[in-house]
Amino acid sequence: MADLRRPERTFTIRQLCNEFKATPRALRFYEDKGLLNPAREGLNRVYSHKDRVRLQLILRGKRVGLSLTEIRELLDLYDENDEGAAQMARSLKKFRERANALEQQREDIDNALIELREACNRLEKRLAEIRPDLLPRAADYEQVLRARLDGHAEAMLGK
Amino acid sequence: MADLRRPERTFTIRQLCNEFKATPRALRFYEDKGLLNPAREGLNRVYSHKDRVRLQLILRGKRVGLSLTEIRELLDLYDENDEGAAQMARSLKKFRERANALEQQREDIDNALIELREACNRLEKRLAEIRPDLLPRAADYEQVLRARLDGHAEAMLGK
DNA sequence: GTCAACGCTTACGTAAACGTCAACTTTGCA
DNA sequence: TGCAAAGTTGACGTTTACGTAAGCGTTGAC
Repeated sequence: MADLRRPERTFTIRQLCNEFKATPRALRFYEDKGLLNPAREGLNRVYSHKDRVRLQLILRGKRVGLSLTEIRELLDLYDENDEGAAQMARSLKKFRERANALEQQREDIDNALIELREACNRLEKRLAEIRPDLLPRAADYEQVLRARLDGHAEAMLGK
Repeated sequence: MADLRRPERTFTIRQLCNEFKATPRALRFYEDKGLLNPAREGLNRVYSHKDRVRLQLILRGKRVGLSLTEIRELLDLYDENDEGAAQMARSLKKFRERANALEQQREDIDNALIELREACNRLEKRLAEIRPDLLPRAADYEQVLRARLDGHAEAMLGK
């Protein structure tokens, strides 16, 4: 039995899907878009170790909000040149741009949150005057809290 | 000449567009989707004072990231009942939900930013070792900064 | 008289990232 | 051998919020 980590090891589409929680359709889609290029064994796709790495990069790119097109451009850079330096510089640039965009998004979200909280306050105030019984209270929030079983429930409660 | 603020005052589609920086297409679209219902004078749309308020609410909803469908539901609530209390409660609930969603999004963004910064650091480190001349430096950022002529350039620079 | 500005309706186009069939082939195994 | 599981290739559907004509009517200015 070969070492699972030996570079010669290959993967089926579903193995990668299970490992990275993707769907076959997605992998084929990435291939369609030129982000992946697995070998074939007859018709079947055979993913190499390098393909697996590429997939990881794709998913990482997605997590930080790059479009598939952008990801493809980055991947292409790594391929074209024989081990990158200029490419790394370009990746770095791209990443910094994305970071800036994300910071902008955060600002937008913060503004929206401010507006929302103002609206909430106004509504709460008027409801308290007119129909205090209708005010959604802590009990209503337990659902929300239970829905996210992770650790920041306390943080949400304000300490 | 009538007082511009008199409630009887009406607006043409372009007046509202100019005031709120929307396009006629957008207002017609909102109408199509049941968010607006301006009167007609022949074929032409005539927006009342109330329509203007509705439009304001629509745009506010959009700013905080509600979908047109959600906005419509909220607007409908205000219409159905004879001046709301239950509706206010429901709006409040919706707003709070949206606030929670936005906070979640902020977290996602923060995570992406962490991942991005790690990647940037790795790249910078390796580039510094291998080809320090390719390291994008402050000069490259002036473009970015110039691209946003507003006031937080200093904030971006770190104080 | 005629051109520009504004308005109207109808309807197709767009972008992103797949989901969801349909219809087939291949492979393993009991 | 006979069926189910997993693979394949198209190709159309989905969602959101409009953009972008195309083709036509109305009104005011020159």
